Amino acid sequence: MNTNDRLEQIIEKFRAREYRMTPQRMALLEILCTSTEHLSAAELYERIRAQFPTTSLATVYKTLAVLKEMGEVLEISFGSDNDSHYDGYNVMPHPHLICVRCNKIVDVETTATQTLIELEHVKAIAERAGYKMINHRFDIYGLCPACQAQEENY
Amino acid sequence: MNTNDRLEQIIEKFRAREYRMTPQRMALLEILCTSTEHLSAAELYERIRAQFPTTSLATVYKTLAVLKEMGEVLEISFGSDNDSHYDGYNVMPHPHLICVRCNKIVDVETTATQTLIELEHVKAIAERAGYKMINHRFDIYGLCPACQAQEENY
DNA sequence: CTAACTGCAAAGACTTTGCTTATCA
DNA sequence: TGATAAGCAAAGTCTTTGCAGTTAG
Repeated sequence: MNTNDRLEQIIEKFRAREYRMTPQRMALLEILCTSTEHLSAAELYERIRAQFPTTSLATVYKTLAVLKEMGEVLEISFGSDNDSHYDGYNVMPHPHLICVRCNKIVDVETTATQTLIELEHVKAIAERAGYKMINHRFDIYGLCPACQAQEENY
Repeated sequence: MNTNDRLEQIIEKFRAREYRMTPQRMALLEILCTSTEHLSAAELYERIRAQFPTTSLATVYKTLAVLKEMGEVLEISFGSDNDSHYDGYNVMPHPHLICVRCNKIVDVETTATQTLIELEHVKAIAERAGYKMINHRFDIYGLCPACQAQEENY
């Protein structure tokens, strides 16, 4: 789905629930629908502030809570990062390599992923438990090259 | 690997690094090596207190930090739970179904998992990026049956 | 108009840090 | 016996909440 359709769809969902579409919310949606990164609340806040200097972090969190409740955004954490990151579903799900020592995160390119995880199979697993799948994540934990080198000292 | 071998291995690693093996740490290790759940720091703390009533949460966190640094425990978060959970690797990796609305988590039985994710393939992906795989996680996000029913109101 | 939203500040929840006393090796 | 760990309390982060003023519909 392209960015504009996605935006329209969400805006429509807001209307249906009689939630209001404010400029601040619009700015957040645009960032979520165009960014291919997993941004934290603070990062989203900084980007919105570029357009709306008076925006507050609390508003960002409140809007994210609404979007989560609507199932339009996914909140995830990596390693032992203290903050959550938000995924607007415009990213093709792909595995992350996460270093358990230094928390370095590397994205795995998706070419191989398609064959690795059979999407239809995953969906079927979810449905068997009565869940309606929206997204999934697949993360691999280990030691990055630098931390492996350090490990040799033991 | 069985529980005792696992324990021995970790104790040996402590010795090699000249870290000390205290009763509190031993208690934590035993819980991590025998529990098949993903326990939070608070839950670990409660279980240790059954044996050592004066133990503090800070000590639990400090020991978990040591174990993380050694790559002997995995810290993960689910949904928008505020607290981290710790996995001592005695659990066969299995997918979780997580409801994005109410955060309900269901474990997927592992029979199907083996065929779903080809472990050797995953390891190879990690190695191609220079990472040494320790563990992985695979989580499916969606709506649980109850939240789907509620969704129909819109 | 008026119910919903914003933005500030204050409160919460979990985790980390500092410091003194205790203890493993 | 000396460096490391425990336990307490205080400080830090990130996130949520309460409330007065503002605004979308």
